Amino acid sequence: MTKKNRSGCPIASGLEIVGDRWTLVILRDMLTGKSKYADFLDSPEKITTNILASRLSQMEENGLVSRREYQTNPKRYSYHLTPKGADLLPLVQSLTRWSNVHLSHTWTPPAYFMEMTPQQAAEAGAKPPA
Amino acid sequence: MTKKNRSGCPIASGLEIVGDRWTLVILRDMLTGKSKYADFLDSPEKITTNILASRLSQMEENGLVSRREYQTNPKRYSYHLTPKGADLLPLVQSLTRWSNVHLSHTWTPPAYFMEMTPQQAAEAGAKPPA
DNA sequence: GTGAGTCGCTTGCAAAATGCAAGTGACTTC
DNA sequence: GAAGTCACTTGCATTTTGCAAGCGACTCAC
Repeated sequence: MTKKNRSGCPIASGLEIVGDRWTLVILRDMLTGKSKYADFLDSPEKITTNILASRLSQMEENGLVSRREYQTNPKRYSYHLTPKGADLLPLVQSLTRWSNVHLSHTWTPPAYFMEMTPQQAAEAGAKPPA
Repeated sequence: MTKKNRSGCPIASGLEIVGDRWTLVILRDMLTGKSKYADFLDSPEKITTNILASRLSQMEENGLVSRREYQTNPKRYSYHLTPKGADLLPLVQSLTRWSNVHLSHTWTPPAYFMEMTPQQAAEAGAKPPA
């Protein structure tokens, strides 16, 4: 996330938002229904707390997620995909398909995940935490 | 490219290969017919020489590109997409589509680019430099 | 009602990646 | 033979990442 707007190229510009090691794995978690801080920490990739916090705030800045206070006292927030964030689903599905073909030892996700539409993902993301 | 294989998740694993700011822009250039070192340096994003060199060798390690000596004395190499690399085309197209919808000031690529297939890309990548 | 535990972060610091500029070797061209 | 070009490499400053510990605001057990 260093130098911004190197060019008007959609690939270079898009990578400024999703071109790092963590953003899309958090997005994956949201696509599969996770919404709270502890949920994201639980994932097998073991993201550290500082990176998670900084990625979540960047994602919010970039309009991919919205934060909702789901309890006061103490204040707790849950994170949900915006339509802009949910629209990254096809990208995530492309990456998944590529990895499943070309990288050994990657697990294939459930069919519902590969067949989901961004609309469905946005609706799931808009739901209050279970 | 720090810690490898955080999990068997296809998304996390795929990001270890393409989850950085430069790999996909070099790939984009190859998809549009570039193959030589100087060609890549020419792109509007102005990648620096050290990063380009390190990305190209990583991409070779990861099997996305192959290097071909196109002249001896002095030895010069051109870089070409392998089928594995060309198969990233749908991912690049997804990212392009997303950026065009959600990021202002991104230019839309020519139609042929969005309609290309990985097979066509691999053939173009396999061609000797023009 | 106090001491341990949980949750969602923040802080400090070391290690790695990135960016910039300059340099280098093997030529080609004037 | 001096000046360029091409494909890198090297050195060093800056930025990002990763790890571990800390911290405030609670809840819950006893």
